[in-house]
Formats: sequence, structure tokens, C-alpha cells
Amino acid sequence: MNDKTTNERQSFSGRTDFTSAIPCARPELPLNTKHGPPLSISSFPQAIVHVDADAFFTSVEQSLKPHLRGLPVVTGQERGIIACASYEAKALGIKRGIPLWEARKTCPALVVLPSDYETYSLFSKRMFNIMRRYTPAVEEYSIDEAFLDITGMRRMFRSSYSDIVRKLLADVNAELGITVSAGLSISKSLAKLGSKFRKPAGFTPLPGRDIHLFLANTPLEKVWGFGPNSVSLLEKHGLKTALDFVRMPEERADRLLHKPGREIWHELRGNSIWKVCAEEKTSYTTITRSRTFTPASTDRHLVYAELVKNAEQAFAKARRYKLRAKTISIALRKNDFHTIGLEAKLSRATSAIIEAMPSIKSLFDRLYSEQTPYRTTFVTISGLMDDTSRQMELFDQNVKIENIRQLTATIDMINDRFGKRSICLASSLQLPENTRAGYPARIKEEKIRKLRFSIPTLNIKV
DNA sequence: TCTGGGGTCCTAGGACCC
DNA sequence: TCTGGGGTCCTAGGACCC
Repeated sequence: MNDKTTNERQSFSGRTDFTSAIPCARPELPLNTKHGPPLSISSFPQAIVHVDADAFFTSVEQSLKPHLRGLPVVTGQERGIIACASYEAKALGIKRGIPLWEARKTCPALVVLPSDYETYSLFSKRMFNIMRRYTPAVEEYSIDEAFLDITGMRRMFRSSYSDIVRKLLADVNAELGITVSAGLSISKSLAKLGSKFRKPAGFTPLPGRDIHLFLANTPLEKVWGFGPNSVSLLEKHGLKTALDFVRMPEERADRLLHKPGREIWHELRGNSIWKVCAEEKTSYTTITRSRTFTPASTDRHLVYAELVKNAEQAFAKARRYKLRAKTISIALRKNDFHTIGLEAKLSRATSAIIEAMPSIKSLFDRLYSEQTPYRTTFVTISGLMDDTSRQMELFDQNVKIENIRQLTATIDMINDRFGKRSICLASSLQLPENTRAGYPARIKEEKIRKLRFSIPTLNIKV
């Protein structure tokens, strides 16, 4: 028996350090009777890393503005709600999602900044580029998270997987002045659990033979893919930890939670189901733009203008990705958060908002009711398809369509050069009467349908 | 958790066809 | 007219993610 490794095995429940490398040769360990034998892993083990930046937005701000380091900083000024809190702010009990006035009450010295997404995106890109120096298999999962597949990289770097990750974290820290945390294991789910285990600037390797010990201390809600509904269902069946979940037969996991549950079951056992996907996102199935305005408004023109603004942005994004939309839906959210919507199919898929304007106007007129305060407007375009092929339909007014295409392209160019909304639709400017756009793509009357928005499920634990 | 903004995937069930 | 079985496609709604 080996004392060192025994200590390491206890490290998940005790808070001691756990930084052993995945591929190190260690003597066979005695079975831990409490948590049972290790899980058997059938697939070829891969080395997957999950990197998660610590309090990303505020870290970027503190990196760029050294006088903010060590201070409680939050972003989200423009919304009045905290989007990100620095670790100094978190230490004072200030969390994401709470209103600013409340946070200021707790901490009068709080530094409140507006969110600067362009800068954050730039840092994000730099961070991913640092990762690509280690492996081309980098999946940009979100602005501040990535998965890396470093399987087979040990020889090239002449070091263990753990040391590769440590070096990567050090590079990010040195070059960007921000800290990130990482997990290293044999599946995405496990790597993700690892990166969350110790933050900030933490690194948790999770070797296959110790998975069961880690899962024994992982509550269900920490598992990637288990939301409130799945957790409450599993708890009703007497489960408490991720280990309870993976110890049940696969068929039972499948019966309770279907395909997603079955996949999580495999992932947590170290059978990698979800591959690291390094391909850049090139398309969308839906594009949504929404905006909340405070206070809520009963002003028809304002609400309509906000809606049109969303539509303009949604179509602009569609054009950026060379897509056109067949379906458009709009929704309005009332002050009580009740949300109503309508959806319609266009007679022809389009990427030009002026073609869709009659439909938007018509949907809005049906949906809007006077004297009702609305707080949010939504526009979603879907049924998106490739817009690069110029297929003219036989009976369409081809000249008109081509004119619209050229007009739209010109407007895009001007807005690119002189800034967003240099040219925009008059109806998005809250003018009293909207100009009628007499363009051909109209909704088919019979195609309009009501949208239902479900109220978030309440999970009451008995 | 006092509620911003942007997405994805899965499943069940119905329509439709042979 | 009655009848069987099976496949595909689409839609609505649920659940989850950052």
C-alpha cells in the first residue's frame, strides 16, 4: 500500500490537493469499500481538457485597468443587473443576476462597469489562439470556455498531460493577465466537473480509476446536462449523487431520461460520447433578437419600433451568415412575464427585412393590445436556408427581388463602414405612422399560428 | 432564482403516402 | 368498401446550456 496515493484518493472529500497526472503509473490501490470498485471503462481513453475562465468579464476589465485589481468589480451597468462579479465582489456576497441597487447596498464601494462585449470577444479569441498552440482540436464552447483534445500530445511536448495543461494555464495568465481553471479527464463531462471543482486558477485532473471517488462527492445538480427537472426526477427515485446515477443500470437511466440521460451516464463513467468539435460554427437553425426596455411601455409606436429593431438585427445576422428565412415569429412579454407570440410562414424565404415588413406589421397588429404594458419584444427567424444560390421562382417579381437584394447589400455596406444603424428602417424610429412597404413576400393568412410560452417549472422538494 | 439574451437538441404524435 | 402495416416528414413542446 502506498501512503501518498491513499492520501490522494481521499482528496475529493477532504480538501487536500489533487493534482496527480492521468497517465502516471501507480501501484494498484485497495478498493474503497465505501464507494465500491472503480468503474470499468470500455472506450480508448482520451485526454480531454475543459478550460473555464474565472469571472471572465471582470477579469478582462481588471487586466486592462490595473487600478481595478483587488477591488470588488462588477459588469452589467447598462442593464442594472450584475452580469459578472469579480472574486473580490463574490467574497462580499455579490453574485450574478442580482440588481445593482441591492449590490450597492451591500457594498457601497462596488465598482460598476458597463459590459464591453467587443473587448471580451477579443480576449476570448486570444485565449483560444493560445490553446491552439497546444492542439488544433479546440472547441470554442462559449465566450469563456473551451474543450481541448490533447490525446497523443505527450510525446510532442515531452511531458505528462497534466504538465501540458499547467503550461497552457500559465501561458494564458502571463499573456492575457487573467486566470482560468481547468479539468483534465477522459470525457467532456468529467473534464467539465474537474474545471468547476477548484476555482479560481484551479486545475483538477481526474484519472479514470478515481472517477467513482469524485462522483461520490458530486451532487446531481453539478452534472452538466442535469437541469432542475432531471434532478428532481432522479431524487424522487432516491438518487443523491452522480455516483448513484452511474451505478444504476444503463437501461434504467435510459428509461428515466432517454437519450440525453443515457449519454450522460456513459460520459460520467468515462466512456466518451461527445467528441471535441473544432469546427467553426457556420450556420444557425434559428436567429433570435430580443430587447427588454425599462420601464415597460404602453406606447404602441415604441413597442413596434423595438420589435422592428430586433427584426432588422436578426435579418442582418442572417445575411452575415448567408442565410434566408422562411418563417418569422414575434413575441411580446407583458409586465407579469406572461409572453404571447405569433408565427407565420413567408410566401418566399428572404434575407431582406423590407420583404418581411408587411408580415411583421400584420403579426404585430394581431398581437398587440392597447393599454397593455410590454417590457420585452422578441423576433425569431427560422426555417433558415442557404442564400448563396440565386434561385428565381417562376412567378416572382424577379426585377423587384434583385433590386431589394442590391439595396440591402448597399445598406449593409454603409452600416459596416459608418456604424450600426447609420441607415435603418423608419419604423424602428418610433415615428407616428409607419410607411407601408409594398413588397411581395407576404404571409399566408392561414399559416399564422399562436405560440405558446411555457412558464418555468417549479420544483418543490417534499 | 425576482427573472437578460442567445442558442441547441430531443421526443411524441399527427399527417401523409404506399 | 374494408382493411393492415410501415415509413417519412413536420411540428409543438420540453429541457437544457452559457
